[in-house]
Amino acid sequence: MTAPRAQIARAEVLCRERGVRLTDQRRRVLEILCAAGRPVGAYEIMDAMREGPRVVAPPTVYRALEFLLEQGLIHKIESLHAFVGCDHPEHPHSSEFLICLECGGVAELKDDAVERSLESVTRESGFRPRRRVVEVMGTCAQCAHKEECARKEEADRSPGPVD
Amino acid sequence: MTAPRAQIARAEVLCRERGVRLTDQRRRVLEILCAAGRPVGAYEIMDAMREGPRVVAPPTVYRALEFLLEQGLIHKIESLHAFVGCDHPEHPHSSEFLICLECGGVAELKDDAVERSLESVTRESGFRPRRRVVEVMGTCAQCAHKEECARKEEADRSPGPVD
DNA sequence: GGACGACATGATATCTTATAACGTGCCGAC
DNA sequence: GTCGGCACGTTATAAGATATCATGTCGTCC
Repeated sequence: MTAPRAQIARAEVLCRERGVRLTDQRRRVLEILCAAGRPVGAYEIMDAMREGPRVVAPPTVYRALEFLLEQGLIHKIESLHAFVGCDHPEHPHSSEFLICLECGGVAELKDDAVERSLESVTRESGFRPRRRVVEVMGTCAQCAHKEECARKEEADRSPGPVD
Repeated sequence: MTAPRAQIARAEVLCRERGVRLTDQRRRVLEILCAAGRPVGAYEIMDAMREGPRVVAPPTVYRALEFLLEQGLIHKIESLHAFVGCDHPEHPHSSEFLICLECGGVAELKDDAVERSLESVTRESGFRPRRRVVEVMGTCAQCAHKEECARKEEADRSPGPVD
């Protein structure tokens, strides 16, 4: 993951280059997402914004999100109805996400093999792809490790038939 | 796509084999999905069920959907908040979907290359996958063809600089 | 500098999707 | 016959997203 600061700074530069405006509201939403470092729902973002100077309504948040999505500065995780800051917004792309069901963490992948195979299988069927959603739910390495340890401890305390 | 009839029949057999109950409500939901042959939202299903003998409330529909999902008889299309009948429910699986933004149609893929590459990239990072969501939005072959034709006609009527 | 237009935001209402919580009825096992 | 598990009914509400119209802000062109 990238440092939140750096992410905002890059966004500033990109927007200037592209001639689009990273307004206060939009920057605020991006900051919240980057600071969280995990998927955050639109209404949670809204709540976080209430902490700031003024109260905002859903459309405000969704408009900011729409802008950030268009600019490739954030991604939407469809299966969670939530959003995350993009790790490498420099070039437009779709990404693959690994979503941990235990800790709620999300890792953004960029894997050529996956993308190539998806590309080829879609084209084969005459399909013209525009946007890809690739989300794998499961258990991340950290949480898998923790589980492992817990199970081992359990076994040590009461040795016997396992599972 | 498989004939709706056949899909229901297979579901009957599978449920019997597995010792689970394909009740009237559940069969009805499955029928509606299979007959539609396209993604259908939960509330649309509910409306369709109102045509039948009795009125149903959202929880009823969602419970039936949950059961059918567990049994692998249907899939959820996350990016559409909608459900489709599964083309080959015999063996449990995740699938890839091609979603046409023009006609709303959905094709279910089962591509080894995509699955293998996803599998390997997730395992590499120590991630233990449980469920995959792979959805490609774009234009299907049919709609792409139609568009092509329309554009050609346009060009014929008013020949000049294109786009 | 004032009028205009484009874009961004504010505010209210509403729609869509999904689930919580609790009650009732059916049916098989013991 | 009663007990327990499962499916379904019912009501309410949470959570996510958008439509609509009003207001504000800012640069540009005259």
